[in-house]
Amino acid sequence: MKWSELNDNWCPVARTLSIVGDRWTLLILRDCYLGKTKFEEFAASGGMTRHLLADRLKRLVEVGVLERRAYCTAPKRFDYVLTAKGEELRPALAIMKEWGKKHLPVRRTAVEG
Amino acid sequence: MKWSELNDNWCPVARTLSIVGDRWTLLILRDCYLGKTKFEEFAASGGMTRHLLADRLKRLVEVGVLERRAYCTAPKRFDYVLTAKGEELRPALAIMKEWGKKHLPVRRTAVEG
DNA sequence: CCCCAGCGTTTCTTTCTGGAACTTTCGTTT
DNA sequence: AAACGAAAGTTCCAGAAAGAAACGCTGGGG
Repeated sequence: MKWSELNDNWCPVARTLSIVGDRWTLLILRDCYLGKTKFEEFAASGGMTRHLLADRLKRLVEVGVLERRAYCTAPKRFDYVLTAKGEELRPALAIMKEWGKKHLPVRRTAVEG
Repeated sequence: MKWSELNDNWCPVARTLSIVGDRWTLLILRDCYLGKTKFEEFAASGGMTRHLLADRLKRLVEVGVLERRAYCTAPKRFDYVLTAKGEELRPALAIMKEWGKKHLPVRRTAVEG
């Protein structure tokens, strides 16, 4: 089986991963949950290259996890907002957040308190 | 930021994804939750190549999500079982499973009763 | 007109992935 | 005893994807 065929896999987990299972998509969703909507906001988030960001956003819009809205017509500007479908993945990210906090403390001797 | 630096990211989601955020790792975990333990079982699961499987298993053991046990000494055989740490990611997969079932129906008129 | 901000696209190089054969270690068959 | 087969990886190479950074386009301001 190739990755590109996962979307027809018998397993619903595999089908979900065919959308969000790559290296950057869940990180984009995290930014969405944090309230980011604009291309430059995602780009500034220190994540992937603009190239990949554009690609992933397009894909997320295609599958209906995000919606691309024109928030400004004069200088055609778009932002990306979560759909209901996209919101439903939030709990999965929340679990990963708790898991990371619990099991993966930052190694750099941080000055947390 | 490069992918390899995510493990020190300020965001716990990013740190979690530095481990499970690649194309195949969550699929391996799914197999674990389904009760698979042996290399050949994972390999037969129609997932990645043996090359990647070996790599991902090694990584999951390194970070303590799986444990590599010798289940047979004579012809040195190993299997991989979930640790408590690994079990704690199960809910995230469960959410993805429900999400996939709800939003990504299989297109081939499947008979999964 | 030139510069700036916002939103991508293009180009080039490096790294990763996919597929299959190969290795190693025993246990079994002939 | 040599061949065979299973389990668990490793190695090799071509092709796909990712990374870096500059370029393109649109409209506003000075």
